Amino acid sequence: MSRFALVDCNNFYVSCERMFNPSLEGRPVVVLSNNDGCAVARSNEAKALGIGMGAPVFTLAETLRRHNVACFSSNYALYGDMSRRVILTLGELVPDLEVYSIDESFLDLSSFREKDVPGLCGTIVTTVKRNTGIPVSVGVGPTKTLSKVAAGMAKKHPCLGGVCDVTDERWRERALAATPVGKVWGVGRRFEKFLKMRGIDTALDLARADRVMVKKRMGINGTRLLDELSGISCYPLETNPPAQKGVGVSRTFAAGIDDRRALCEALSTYAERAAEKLRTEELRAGLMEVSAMSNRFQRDTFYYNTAVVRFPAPTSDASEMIKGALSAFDGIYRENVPFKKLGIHLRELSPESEQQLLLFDAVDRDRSASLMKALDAVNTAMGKRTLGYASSGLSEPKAWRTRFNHKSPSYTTCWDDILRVF
DNA sequence: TCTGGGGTCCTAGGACCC
DNA sequence: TCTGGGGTCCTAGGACCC
Repeated sequence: MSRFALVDCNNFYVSCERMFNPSLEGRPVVVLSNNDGCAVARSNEAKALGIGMGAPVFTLAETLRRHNVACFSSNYALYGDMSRRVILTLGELVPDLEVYSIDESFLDLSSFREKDVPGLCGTIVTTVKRNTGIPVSVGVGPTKTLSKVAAGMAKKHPCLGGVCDVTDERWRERALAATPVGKVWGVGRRFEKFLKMRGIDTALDLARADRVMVKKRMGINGTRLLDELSGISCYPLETNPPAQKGVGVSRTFAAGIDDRRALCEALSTYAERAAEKLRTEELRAGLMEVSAMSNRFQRDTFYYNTAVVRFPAPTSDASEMIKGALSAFDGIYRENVPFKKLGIHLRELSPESEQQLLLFDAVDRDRSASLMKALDAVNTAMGKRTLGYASSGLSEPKAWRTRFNHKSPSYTTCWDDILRVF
């Protein structure tokens, strides 16, 4: 029988902040989204105050002040590096690993003897904590979905020591009965509402629900979900993740912007960034979609539009991307609309190695490739945006700049920010 | 005043073809 | 008077994940 483990970092972003700032232990801590807009990670103390996932900061002002909650802007450099360290540690402990997200990895434990599993899981918890400072929960079960349920149990009940195994039928039933249906992997807000209306409140109810009804409303993933909850594995471990399908860069502005020049600067910056992402993945894009919207919370005046550009040949050249983005934006820009968010999405990605040559190409591909190589080399060696395009704006400060008013130092990725011990 | 970003997959419906 | 069926491809929208 298959056996999976899910290793889930506890309150990951908060744990990263605490690792370099131990005075945060025991204090309520939240980490905010871009623009310091929403709470996207909360310490247990913050959760206990009723601060919900994704809660807008302006609705929390009173709670944050009254309970002296520590707030941090997202520090992606720090979290990305800490995630890498956790994954490295896991890789030393188990052979088969699927990195599922920045703070979760699935492990295939099928090759381990049953009696060795508890010891291994305990070792994972202590080793990751010792090597990285990050506390993790480990859930074990015969399917990925059940290992997620188990990890939820491990997190909720500290008495379990961070590990919960639901391989055994009786434990599985208890865990499923204690898991609200909305917490099940694959059940989002809509499906939760639908299921609850039919009296399906827990994961156990769902496991026993009518298959036809679930198939009809939730599609093929619904029946897979029922199988997974019953111990029939539908999702194997993906050790070699499939190629990425798209690349996106989008940002919300702190306030609405109608100045065309500023908007073009922002869009140009996103195009540069998107092209850079492509190049690090050694990919090229055949198509770009530019999107622009006003404040989506003002429904009566809401404006949203997209425009698509097809490149003559797949490309990752920044200047081609910028030109494409700005010309597409021409078609969707509206005067006097306060734009709140612009974005660029690249699709139809293909590996650099599979490049098709055009018979009549307006772009000198060799020249472009060496220019991008030089650009990336400078920015890697000397810091992001040391070298960039004038169309992305030269003057500071920029009205469209994302707000990060509470950012901690990049302790592990920036020499100037390295922790000093006196 | 203030409410993120980056992804994936599935499905239904229309266009088109034979 | 009377007007099929099946397959493929594409896209938009909706659902989900962290």
